[in-house]
Amino acid sequence: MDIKVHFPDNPRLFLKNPESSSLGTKIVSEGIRMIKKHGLENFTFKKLADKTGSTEASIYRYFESKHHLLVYLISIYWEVLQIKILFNTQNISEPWVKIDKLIMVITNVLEVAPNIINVNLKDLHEIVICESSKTYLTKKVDEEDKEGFFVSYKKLVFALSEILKEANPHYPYPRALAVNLLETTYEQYYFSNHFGELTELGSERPDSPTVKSFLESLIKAVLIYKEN
Amino acid sequence: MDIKVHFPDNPRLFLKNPESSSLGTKIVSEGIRMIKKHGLENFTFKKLADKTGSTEASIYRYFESKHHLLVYLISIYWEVLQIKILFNTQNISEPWVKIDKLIMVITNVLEVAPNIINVNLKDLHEIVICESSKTYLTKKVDEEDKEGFFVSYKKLVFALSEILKEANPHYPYPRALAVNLLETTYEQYYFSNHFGELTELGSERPDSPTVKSFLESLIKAVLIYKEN
DNA sequence: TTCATAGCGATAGCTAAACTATCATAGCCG
DNA sequence: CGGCTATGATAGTTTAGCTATCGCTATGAA
Repeated sequence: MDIKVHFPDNPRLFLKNPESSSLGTKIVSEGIRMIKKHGLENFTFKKLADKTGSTEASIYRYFESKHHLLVYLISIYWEVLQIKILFNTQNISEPWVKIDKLIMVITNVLEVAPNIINVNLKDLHEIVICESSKTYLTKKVDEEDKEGFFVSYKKLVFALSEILKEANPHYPYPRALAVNLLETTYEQYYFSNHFGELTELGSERPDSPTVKSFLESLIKAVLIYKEN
Repeated sequence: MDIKVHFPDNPRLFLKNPESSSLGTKIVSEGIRMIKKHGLENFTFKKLADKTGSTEASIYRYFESKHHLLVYLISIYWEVLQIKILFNTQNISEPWVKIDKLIMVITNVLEVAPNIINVNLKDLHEIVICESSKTYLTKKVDEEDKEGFFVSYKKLVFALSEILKEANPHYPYPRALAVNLLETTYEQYYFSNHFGELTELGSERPDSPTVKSFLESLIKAVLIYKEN
């Protein structure tokens, strides 16, 4: 099944809606390519303008700054993830099966249905691993939060925590756990790519345990566990 | 008990050892104050020079860039944390008591012995919460890793994972869990400060559960849990 | 057909960050 | 006294980040 992602339409995230024109779409798709390739720090609107055959001034008509663009792109990812989770957990009544599906989706976004046709999800996934926390690790978080910069992320966390709650309505920290689940996933991928000695998980040897197995055991343990 | 932290002495982290002169010490202490106050992005060597009554050129004699300074400062924190953990867990034979102590230290660095007299640990702690992941979320990670930029962090993770292993030698992911324990701590503090809706933990209401209780239940559940 | 407008390229220019380089000087050490 | 170390003073470069103005072109409504 192929679908298009619903791009975030919070008008605070952009000056002109990138979906409204061909340059806008190019900014988004080339932006994803370039941030993935060069990293956020080495990425500039000047370079993006050159790649899109456009000018700095034109890019600035869409996004106030590269930080705004980053938040926009990362939000797309959270929207995708939410769609995929919903799609794969709907109509499942058994909470533990739901959780398995949930973890399956989080650790296999690229393979899992529905297929997203209007975004390069592979590159976007890499960006999320390396840059997503930079969206909120800023002096302006609170201000930007009020403008709704993080609604996509929040919706996702709420959805996750609801699923966790179904498995154990008495677990006292479902939201904290949901955040932990999400963040740990990307952290572990990053560590397995760059600090192999600091995690058992990952890509080094083909027989090594996976992030998925780590998350499954973590979530199950935590939700089943009863204090004394 | 009062002690001095052993500053990281990896000569790749600095051009001239900041412990070797009065300006060096000022750079470190004022650097901590200013990064905490303004955030890494708004912090510049120019401002630091003004505050220390010095010049940009003089600062550059100690640190190649503000990124190098950040890595240096964060490393100090990891050294402190390791000292405090060692201090509070030594001579304890019961693994679960050790883990309680461990979590107690991580969530109470500021109150726990020994007292560190040569560093403003409170400010440094805030910096770790907001900026520590930026030390490694860079395109140059692998290169910097080879230069030993992250040895303090790695030593700490290894020490943590050893303690976790004592409680359950068969748990398959002690290092992944150690990383998770550390990172989740700062994440949850950050979220409780800025995204109150996304965590049950924290400072809002006085009766709300603490990061400490969350971590305790998490670690215990995970280490006690047996699959099927 | 015409005319308004949206979209965008072209150009220019400004401020500040991030460095680098050179020289002079003050103070301490032998 | 002579030399070395630490640092201040000064100056200059490059690039990121951002703003402003102008004019062309395609599109679509009147």
